[in-house]
Amino acid sequence: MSYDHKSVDAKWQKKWEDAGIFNAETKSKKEKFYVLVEFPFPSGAGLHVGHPRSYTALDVVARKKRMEGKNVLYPMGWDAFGLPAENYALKTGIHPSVITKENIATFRRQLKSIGFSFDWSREVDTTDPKYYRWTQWMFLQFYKAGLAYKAKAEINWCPKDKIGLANEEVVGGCCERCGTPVEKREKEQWMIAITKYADRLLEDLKDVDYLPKIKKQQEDWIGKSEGAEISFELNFTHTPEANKNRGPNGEKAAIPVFTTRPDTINGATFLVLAPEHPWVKLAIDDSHDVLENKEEVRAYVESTARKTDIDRTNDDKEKTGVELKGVKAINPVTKEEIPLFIADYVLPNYGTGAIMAVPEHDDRDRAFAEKYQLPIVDEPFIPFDEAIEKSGGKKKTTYKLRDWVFSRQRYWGEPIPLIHCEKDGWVPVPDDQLPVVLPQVEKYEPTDNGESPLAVIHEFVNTTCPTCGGSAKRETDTMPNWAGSSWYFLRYTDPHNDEAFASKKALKDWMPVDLYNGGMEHTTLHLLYSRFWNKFLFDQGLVPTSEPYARRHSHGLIMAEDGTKMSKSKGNVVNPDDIVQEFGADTLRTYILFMGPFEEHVPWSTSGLIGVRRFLDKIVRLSEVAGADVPVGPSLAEVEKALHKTIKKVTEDIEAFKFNTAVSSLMTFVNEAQEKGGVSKELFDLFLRILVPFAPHIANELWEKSGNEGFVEATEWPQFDAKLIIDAEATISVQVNGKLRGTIVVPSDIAEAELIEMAKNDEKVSKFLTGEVKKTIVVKGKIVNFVI
RNA sequence: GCCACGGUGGCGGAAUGGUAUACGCGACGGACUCAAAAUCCGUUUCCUUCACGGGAUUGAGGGUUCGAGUCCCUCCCGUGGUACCA
Repeated sequence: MSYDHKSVDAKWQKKWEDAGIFNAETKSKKEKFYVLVEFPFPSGAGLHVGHPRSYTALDVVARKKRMEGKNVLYPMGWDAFGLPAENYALKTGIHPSVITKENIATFRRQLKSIGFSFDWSREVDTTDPKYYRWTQWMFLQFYKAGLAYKAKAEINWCPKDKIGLANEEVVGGCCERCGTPVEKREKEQWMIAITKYADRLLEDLKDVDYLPKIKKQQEDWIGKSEGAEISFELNFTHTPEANKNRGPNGEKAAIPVFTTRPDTINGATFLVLAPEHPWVKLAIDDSHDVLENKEEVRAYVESTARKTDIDRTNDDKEKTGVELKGVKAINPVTKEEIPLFIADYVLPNYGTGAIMAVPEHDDRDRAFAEKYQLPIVDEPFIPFDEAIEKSGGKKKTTYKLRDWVFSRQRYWGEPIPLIHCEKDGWVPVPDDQLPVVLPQVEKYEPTDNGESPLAVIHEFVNTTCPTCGGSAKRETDTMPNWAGSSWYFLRYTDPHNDEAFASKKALKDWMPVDLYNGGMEHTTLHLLYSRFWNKFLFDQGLVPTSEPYARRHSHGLIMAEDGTKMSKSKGNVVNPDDIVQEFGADTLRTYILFMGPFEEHVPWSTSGLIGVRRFLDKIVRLSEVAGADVPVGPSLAEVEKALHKTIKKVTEDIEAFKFNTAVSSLMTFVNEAQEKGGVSKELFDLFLRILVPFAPHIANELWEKSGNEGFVEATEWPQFDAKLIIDAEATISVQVNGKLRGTIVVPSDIAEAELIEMAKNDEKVSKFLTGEVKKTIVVKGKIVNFVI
């Protein structure tokens, strides 16, 4: 290795820090540019080699934008609430805040060792009471606007451990800790009405520059569909007297269904209800004994409660269901009596939780009909609107998107700042009493009745009502970890503000985020939640833009060398520390960008990494011959031309997120410069200015060695000279019937007729021109194709 | 099942509908060296041929086009997401 990366890395990292050159300017005439990467959860395992992929790529963008004269904000922080810290506390008894602080220190040290140009003066930490004070305050704005409400929601319940479980803690339908099959249980939870924003979250995707696949996934998740709600009247055949007086006005019992295909109603030969449908519960409990097979129905409902969603949603598994005997439904158009079923392939929380089954036109309905020998009829469609009218239905739009369950019965999260008073109901904690700080607890497990660990801290729970002053109890649920990450990009604009989550001016100066990068796995949760959160604050007049992110990109995973996911259990995790130690930060950075297309999963390769280190060493050797002893002549002119082509390519590739080909074009230039016998100091310095975003340490070191003052970062991003990159000659491939038969080198400005003549006369080509030339296609600068 | 993305040399990959395999890795040969490492020079998709050359080739099969890795259709395989969304 031709340079000592350890001393070079440390030297420039210290110089950058001392000079503070990466700190965003608060007062600046420059145009702003806000670059954001998803902030990490500081896990105990330390930085994973996958983390720097996103950070390096956006570091390149941030560094280039600064050199282009922009006032760049590129911040970093910690999304530090969450289960892993809590589970660690459960195991060791060490308070989550202690371990979180240690983990953050490790992450910070590791990130600094890679030389990212973060503005470290703006670090945020979601678990800092000064931060979550505002998370709580924002929750109260949702509450005051009527968007936060309490409702029953299903949770995973381990009957042995007597605790609620996160989805992640349910493995194969069983409790991760004890292996007991998990049940579903209803619990009152705080919900936030994100569905009220469904239409806007969908519509406003038009105004943002997200990768198409990201938009598509959000659209599918929101899942708007337009159809109709149609009621099917019931006829109780087992207990005909039950047909009377079912409703307050004596109306008959009916089941509303949602369908996107009302036009197929003639073919609806049965109804299917979700086992959780409220009517099913009523029928089981009904005093009239409307069901003939009550016990069978009850047993099926109970078996559904034990099924995981994966089981229910797997189409490869055979469909199951139970007929509701003693009840028939009337098809409102055909007037025919049709049977009713409950089946777990119908879900309770979409549409009305009941469907009209049209086996002729729906594969799932067909499979069910075939199994239970139900009629499959091919009736003619009726026009959409006519079908709705004839059936007495109404048009209805539904969404897949559901309201956001915002409660967790967990310790390591922001306490929900509400107080319950017998007299006044739910009362918000007054602003001047925020934050509601997490109290110290002895044990971190949820209580065995499913309440949060905070529920047993009497000093915390018992308080006074802010309205009436009487005794009252605090809410003990905490927020999900999506809460703090829903607005962190706002805090970065003004992270030390004690008067507001950020000043109006800072928000106006910096928002929206110009470029945001993160993983595809966050597309439907974090990305959608934070868009919603920002839109709500916008409606409250608290933030200046309706959309938080102008442009969104995503990165692929870095896999292990064998192409599988890196995981601690497999022992194939690459630690960035080891790479920085052995090969240097610049090698790690440049290799991560070079290894493959940014958006795709790529396996790690140590030999590929070594190849990149060789490239950097080659630059160092080139620097040793750069200067006076390089003869100014034709070869130097060619090197200059190659450099300007490289400037163009690197500039364009960074904008297009094609970092891998940007690096390869830098390599091509270095190879060519070496082949041509070296470069002048002037050209080498120019080269360092396009190298610096990728390999900032060595670029600065060589810049200094070359006799320059200051940082490379202080120079402007180079412009290529358009005149210099024009080629005098072009290599034209000559085809006969689309098959390559020869190549000719011609002057770039050759006339077409002359070109065709030359192509025809090329000896390799002419022997294939055996017939009459029917057509000649010329693509300027590239192809001549003779069709014979 | 559904949705999204992907499938190109020995490997990672490149390629606005226009010379497929850039760049890197690996391998082979050579120079330097007592030797090795490092470095430098060269070869390296496959088949065929002493060679010149010829033929084939981007998961499979069709199609559109003067021309397809790229666009369209039907499949196969892999990865990720998933709430059977009616």
